[in-house]
Amino acid sequence: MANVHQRIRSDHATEIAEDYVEAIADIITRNGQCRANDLVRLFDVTHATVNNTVARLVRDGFVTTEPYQPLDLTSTGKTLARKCRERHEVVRAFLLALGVSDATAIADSEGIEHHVSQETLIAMKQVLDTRSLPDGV
Amino acid sequence: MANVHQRIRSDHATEIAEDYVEAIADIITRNGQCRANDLVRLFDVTHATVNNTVARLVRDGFVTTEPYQPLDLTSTGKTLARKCRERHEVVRAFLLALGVSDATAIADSEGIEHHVSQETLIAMKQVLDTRSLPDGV
DNA sequence: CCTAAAAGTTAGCCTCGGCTAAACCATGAG
DNA sequence: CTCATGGTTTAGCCGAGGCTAACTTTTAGG
Repeated sequence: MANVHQRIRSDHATEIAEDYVEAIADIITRNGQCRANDLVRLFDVTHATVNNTVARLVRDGFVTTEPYQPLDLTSTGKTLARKCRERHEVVRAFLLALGVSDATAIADSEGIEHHVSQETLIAMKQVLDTRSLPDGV
Repeated sequence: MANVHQRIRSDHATEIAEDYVEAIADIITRNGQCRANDLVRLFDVTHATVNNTVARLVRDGFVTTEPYQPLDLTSTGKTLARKCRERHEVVRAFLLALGVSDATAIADSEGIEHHVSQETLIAMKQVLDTRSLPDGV
């Protein structure tokens, strides 16, 4: 009864790590490299905040940095990014299939993705694979 | 592009407020009253933590307390509790309809509920109303 | 080649949501 | 009536994730 709540609370730090790692991977894909400033713009926080967070990511083995150089993901970081990106995609596609607007699908998936278990993810994928919900509903 | 992320971050405090308010309402319904100790047991945190959090809830106008007395919800608190409970229920029922296990539906809905917009909630309700997903899938 | 602007870093502060430890109140049993 | 016990409160600590302000490094223009 209690552990459910514990999990939710401790997950918060992980969520931000996931958001950053996912973003870094995306930006590298798009631009060839990712600089701290790109994250500043994306998340709309200050340089100092990005620095703090990136320092934690380095500490936790997801990212490598060198002074005044672009950020890089470790292989652990890349794996996490891939997992997050896929999960994020599934959730967004699922919400769209549910029939909500693009904007809502984007906004909600951003928050929901971190709380979707493997089992739920598979269930969502199944729905996406076997039928389009929107006209079926 | 940026505001999406802003929202996610500032929501964290709200999530905990919502969890507490929802829990307090549930406990009052079940036991006739809610004491700090009930929350200690439910969330598996210390008295001190419950005290801190409840102090914020009082500050924010959701709860009233008197020394050594049970907690009470303000009308704002009751309204919020009702909204949260309903949303939580819809999400859990929806996940069950998706075909995941009871345990997963309980665990995931706990995390997901805070990130479901009104639009998505309505879409979920529509699915629940118009058909049972499980055998339809 | 030098300097202004942009990018990055550092120091110091805040709140939130946790914790431990210690004190305080209330009550039921002896 | 006293006192053990359990509920409650208070004080003081921590890490995460924000901030501002001041500084340094890099880079691009003239």
